Amino acid sequence: MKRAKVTSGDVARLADVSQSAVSRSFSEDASVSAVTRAKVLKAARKLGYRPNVIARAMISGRSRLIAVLVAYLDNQFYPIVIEQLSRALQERGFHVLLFITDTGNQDVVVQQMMGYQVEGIVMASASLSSTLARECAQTGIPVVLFNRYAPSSPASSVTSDNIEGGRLVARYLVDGGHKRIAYIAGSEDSSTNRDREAGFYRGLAESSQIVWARAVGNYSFEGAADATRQLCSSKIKPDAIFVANDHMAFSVMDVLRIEMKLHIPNDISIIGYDDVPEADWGGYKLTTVRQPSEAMIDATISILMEQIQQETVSRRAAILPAELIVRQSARLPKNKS
Amino acid sequence: MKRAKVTSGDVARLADVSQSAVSRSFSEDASVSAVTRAKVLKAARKLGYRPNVIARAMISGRSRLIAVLVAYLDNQFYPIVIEQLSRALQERGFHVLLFITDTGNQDVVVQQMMGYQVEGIVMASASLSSTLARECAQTGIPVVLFNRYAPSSPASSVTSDNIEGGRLVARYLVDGGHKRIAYIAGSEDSSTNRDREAGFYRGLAESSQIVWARAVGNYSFEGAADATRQLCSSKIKPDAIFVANDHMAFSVMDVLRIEMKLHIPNDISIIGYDDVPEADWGGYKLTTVRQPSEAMIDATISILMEQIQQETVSRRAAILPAELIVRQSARLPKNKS
DNA sequence: CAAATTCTTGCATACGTATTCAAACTGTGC
DNA sequence: GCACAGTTTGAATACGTATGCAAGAATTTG
Repeated sequence: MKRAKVTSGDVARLADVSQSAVSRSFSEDASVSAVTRAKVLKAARKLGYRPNVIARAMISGRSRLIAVLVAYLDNQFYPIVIEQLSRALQERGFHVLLFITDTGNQDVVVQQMMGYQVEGIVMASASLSSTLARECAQTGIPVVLFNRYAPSSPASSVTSDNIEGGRLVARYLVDGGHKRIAYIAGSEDSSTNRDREAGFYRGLAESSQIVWARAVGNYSFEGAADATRQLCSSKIKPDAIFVANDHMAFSVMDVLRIEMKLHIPNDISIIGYDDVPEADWGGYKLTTVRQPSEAMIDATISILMEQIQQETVSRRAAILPAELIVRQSARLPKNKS
Repeated sequence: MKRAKVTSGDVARLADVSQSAVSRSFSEDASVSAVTRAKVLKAARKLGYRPNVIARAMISGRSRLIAVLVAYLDNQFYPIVIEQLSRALQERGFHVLLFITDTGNQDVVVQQMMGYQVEGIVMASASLSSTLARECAQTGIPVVLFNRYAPSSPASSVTSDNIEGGRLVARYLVDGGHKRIAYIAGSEDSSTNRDREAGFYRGLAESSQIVWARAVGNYSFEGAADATRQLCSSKIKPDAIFVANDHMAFSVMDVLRIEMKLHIPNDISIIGYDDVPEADWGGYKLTTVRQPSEAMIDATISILMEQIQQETVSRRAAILPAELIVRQSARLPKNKS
């Protein structure tokens, strides 16, 4: 089977108009009479013509492409974000060009993105390389850091209020009467971890407590398991653990229940962060902090659209409210009202 | 900040060569002397030049874009596939253009894909519309149905051996001494469900059993919960359920354990299909059939690359072996060896 | 009804690259 | 020094569309 491309010229010939007329007929706000447009659209339908986005991108400089950069998809927070983001962009005539990358070859990936003339970049689970920061500043492509931020870079960011989220957790655990409260960190160089941890500590301090123990799970399933074993290696164990995200919290709960034979929440309380779908599953019923993913997507879209529209990049930071979702993995606060 | 595009012409001027020379320097197998290429690359680096993929796509007809069409990402099988697929394509210089769609507006999406001049299409969790089938046959773009197939269409397909997988489950449950074996179907019009169910029934028949009850979960979390309630509404309940995929199986287990107060696998055995990461989580330890996702990705890639290379589409169907992964959600077979 | 104004339309060009073609250059063997 | 093959190079062109421009058509205004 051979590729039979049909171009605007072909349509023009059939409709007996100029190629310009065809082009204009497919542009929303162009100067074409109703009858001409009708003729063109009819001919186009007959030939199965669709404007070539590539050619359009060439001349107009608008590729309608948004690069989404992601490191892993095994934390369920990100697939859901990608789905919602892609849906929202599609509605606006944009599309998602997906890049998976470890932090290592990020520079190469950046080059590739630029090659595709993307009109915007969303970095959803990778930290911002200095190269990218520079490049994006140079070229004027808007960049949104999703669920992370980098104060020194010109990139915009969208996050939940991680500080307040961490604080909510601290208060809840204190109110629950816990005395040996531990923390399992994500990646220590991530802004999410920094803020959640800072807010958590601040919340503890407000009740004159300090963190009883701390370990690092690096946002990975295995890392969290190791961190848990480390925290619970001695005889006297924590009576509550705040885990920096849900993905790790599941692993923590598994280790506690299976290896340590502990009962949750009677022996130990667990609180996570994100509120991914699995948190509501019967096997976990994880008390957690909900990130408002819809609001975060909306903010991302509006930042992108605005900056693409007015062809200028400026740094904006959206911080959206987080909310504690109470389920069954943490002891309820003592009646205190 | 303004967009400062640097073109091959700019590089040519700086390197004091022709634009052609620049183009050739960035093409692997082109006629350029080593010294010229060196000059060009040096100038390019200095200016931060990268070939414009859009322009290249224009002239050469190769967009290096593969459309991936997906309906939902909440079944974790798909995010993982997308990650692996994207990685593999990136290594080969291709990139994933992501399309999220319900079956409704699929035709629109197809038009959009064509507009981007994609070189291949992977349909990963949506059924093939007749429009797409026709279009793809017309234009000669290779289409791979991932984890599904449509015998009448010209599209290639990659699946696991769903029939054999279903049979493995039947045999395992029979060997486990189960007497009231039920089935919870996915979407009844999906090829995966058809095959898994057919294989399952065949397996049962081989041991002179038939399915004891059946309900439909439509591959959704809530659908599976309802199906479970339906199957277990009367006093006499099934003693085993084969659920058409893992995603539903988790929901089934939740309902059985929480609402029905049943113990798995003592009271009832559950077997799923896919072997998503959550199947190995402590809260479920789901016995399931593993789909060889790496092998399926490999097959997809090789079908695409081959057909793109030789610029011809032909229908190929890869069926890869499935394997039963024994965990703890189903009673072990009685010692029979 | 003529003049002024707004709408439509086609021509020509531009976008940034790959590629064909012929010319220029290189080196080889006689 | 010459004919030859092989290699390297630049000029020109093509890809499919959008758009500035000017001319023509249609409409409004006085």
